[in-house]
Amino acid sequence: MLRYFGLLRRTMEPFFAGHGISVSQWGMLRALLRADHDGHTGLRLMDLGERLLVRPPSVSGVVRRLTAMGLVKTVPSGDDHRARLVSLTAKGRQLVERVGEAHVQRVREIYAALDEHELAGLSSSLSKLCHRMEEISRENCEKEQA
Amino acid sequence: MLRYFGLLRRTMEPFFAGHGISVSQWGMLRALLRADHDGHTGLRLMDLGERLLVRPPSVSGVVRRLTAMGLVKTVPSGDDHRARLVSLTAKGRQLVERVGEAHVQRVREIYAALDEHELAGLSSSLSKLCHRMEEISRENCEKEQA
DNA sequence: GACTATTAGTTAGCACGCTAAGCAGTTAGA
DNA sequence: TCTAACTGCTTAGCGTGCTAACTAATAGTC
Repeated sequence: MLRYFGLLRRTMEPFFAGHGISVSQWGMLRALLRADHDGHTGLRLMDLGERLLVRPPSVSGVVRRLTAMGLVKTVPSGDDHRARLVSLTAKGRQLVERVGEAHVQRVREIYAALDEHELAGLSSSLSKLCHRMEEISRENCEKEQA
Repeated sequence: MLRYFGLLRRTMEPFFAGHGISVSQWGMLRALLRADHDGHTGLRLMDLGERLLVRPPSVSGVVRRLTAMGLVKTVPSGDDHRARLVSLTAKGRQLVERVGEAHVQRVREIYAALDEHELAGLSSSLSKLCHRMEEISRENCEKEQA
């Protein structure tokens, strides 16, 4: 079971590396593209962290590297002087759209191993497991507080 | 889909942290316990790497930390003067057996979210996907060589 | 026997995740 | 109003993964 875990990483990483980015960087770029499509002018680091299920320091690091690559820019938020809004640069948008197409194709290629019924079952099972794990995490949090 | 990925980590890590070890360390201890049951006197770092799907430098690091914790010991291999054989100390064996019981229970707790049929489907689907990903990795390797 | 190739492992250096601790800026309560 | 609590983010430091480059031992080849 855990084998799937490692294999997925080892399949994805070289793919994104071919485009010059890492899996985490891809995740962030995609989140920013979506936010843009939803009409947001930018996302705060906290928002990014929530969407990517990642803690603030990790977000900072990825943003810093993407900024250095010129794929992303940050501007101070007008509302809250603590916050910074992250958004795609033209270069970043171009890259994420290009990689996105290849990625969709790659995902299709992998999931071609399953028929529709299996795919539906997998999706349902994973979502149930996610749900269960969230419950357990919550229980443990409460225990710790007690 | 990828959500499952992160959630699994975030559920497992605190669990093992409660026993003072990390997920990788657990993986290595378990591999060593299994090897012991199979009658091996110890595993070379390369063997461990293959079983855990991890590259040599990462193995070295985990072994170093486990050694520092007194859970594992290494002796030079008689056959090959380059190699080192890793095995559990008494303390390590005791810990892995204790954690193992709790771990089995925890896994059961999570997979209780699925019925038998779903579980079988999940297992089959994941193994098909693993197979597919291995194929793709192999194809890419061959492409690179060309 | 000597010369190369392969193999086991290490070290250096990076990306990415985390926690803990600290700094601003913001909000809320006395 | 003024202090206290919270929030957004950064820094420091660690564990784990990787690649690349290196050492040392083994194996193969002439």
